[in-house]
Amino acid sequence: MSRKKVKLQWISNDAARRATFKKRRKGMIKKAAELSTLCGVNACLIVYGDGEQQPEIWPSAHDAAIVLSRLKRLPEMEQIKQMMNQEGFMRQRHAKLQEQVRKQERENGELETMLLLRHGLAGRSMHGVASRSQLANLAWLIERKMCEMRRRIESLRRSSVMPPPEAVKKEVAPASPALEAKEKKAPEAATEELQPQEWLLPFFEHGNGAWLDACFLKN
Amino acid sequence: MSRKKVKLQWISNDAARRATFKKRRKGMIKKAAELSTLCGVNACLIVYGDGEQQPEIWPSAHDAAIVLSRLKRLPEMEQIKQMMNQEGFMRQRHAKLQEQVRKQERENGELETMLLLRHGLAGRSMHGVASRSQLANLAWLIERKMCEMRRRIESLRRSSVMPPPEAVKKEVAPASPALEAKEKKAPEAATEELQPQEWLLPFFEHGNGAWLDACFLKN
DNA sequence: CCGCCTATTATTAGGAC
DNA sequence: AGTCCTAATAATAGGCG
Repeated sequence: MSRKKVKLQWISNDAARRATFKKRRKGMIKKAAELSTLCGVNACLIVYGDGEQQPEIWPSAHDAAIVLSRLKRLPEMEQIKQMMNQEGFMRQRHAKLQEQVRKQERENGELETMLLLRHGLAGRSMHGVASRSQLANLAWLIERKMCEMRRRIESLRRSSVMPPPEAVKKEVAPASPALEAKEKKAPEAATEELQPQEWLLPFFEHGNGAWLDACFLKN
Repeated sequence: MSRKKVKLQWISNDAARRATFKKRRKGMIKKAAELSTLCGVNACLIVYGDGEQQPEIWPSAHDAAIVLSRLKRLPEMEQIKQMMNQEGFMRQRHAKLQEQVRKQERENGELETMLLLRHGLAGRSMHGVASRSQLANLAWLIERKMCEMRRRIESLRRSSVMPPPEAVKKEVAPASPALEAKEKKAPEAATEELQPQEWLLPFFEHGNGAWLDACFLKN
């Protein structure tokens, strides 16, 4: 600003920093007062001094409190709404993608399982009660395949194009808390459902060979 | 600043004010950022736009909330002290003005009451126990006059020149919490004392005619 | 640390488009 | 209203006492 153009970085020299701080804080407060006067706007400025416990408050602690209460009065009402507006659209889109992903997953799952059964268990009979070791092996193979698929699905999710925040306007009104909650919970639940060991194994415990045939081997 | 030195007052022209506001707010935020960077201090800036519901917040709503919470954390212990530091001088001055006002009020009160009694009750005897209706009427007249006076006093108070915030430095150290509290309470108490119905009527209930003569009719 | 000074940079008012 | 321009004012870094 003066004899030398100053670099915009922390002034390491202690005395110089303190001097600059005092000058500039004074200047800032003057600017704030001018802005407030010239344009008749409400504003407040809080500057913590270098190491000072008490900040300098403009225009006064009292007026600042008024401004701040006004800011705090609409925190949940507007700020959350704002957040919802920004994330709601994304969430909705995410839920839709999730739905597509699950659908595809089911299709792929059926196809892969079918192929796996065809290749891995060709000629072996699934009728009656199969041996536990054979079925455990099958479960592991299926699980492995599904893990691969889940990795691919996650990759697809990550690479899916998200709408930039600027493009998100207030068009999307939140319908009801219950609905929001349901939509919010959906993506997580989708992942939880896909633990193969959890839902596959029971079928191997009770002799579901006929059912497996009906489901996977019909083609 | 530029082609013309601007007067420090509300810009009446709408477009000019908005333009100035935009430029200066931008400048302020830049200054704030510079100050924060150069001196490594914590600060926040909140500026309500002209008519905007949502203020512009620097550095961000979140960071501002942090700064504000820090301000709120030491609420009664330090903030009151701070308020006292900034407003104490003004309060003191206000209390002095208040004292002058009360003194003048007493003088005016005596004078006006005397005139009222001279004009409204000329020739009627105030000795002995006057009729309740006559005294109630007198009380009402006195009350009305004092209401007028209080209005005038309020007007004087409002028009009294307050010292600008810039002139108030940290020269005034708070002496003790008790003393501060007393000085803070004084201005309000002064107004409360001036309810005529409260303190006038008792005199009409117990036959104070002689006292009234002594007080108001001696001239 | 504080105030004062001044060369220099930064901000901005007013206009033009 | 928004952008660019420019003259003019305002802010201030670095010295000095």
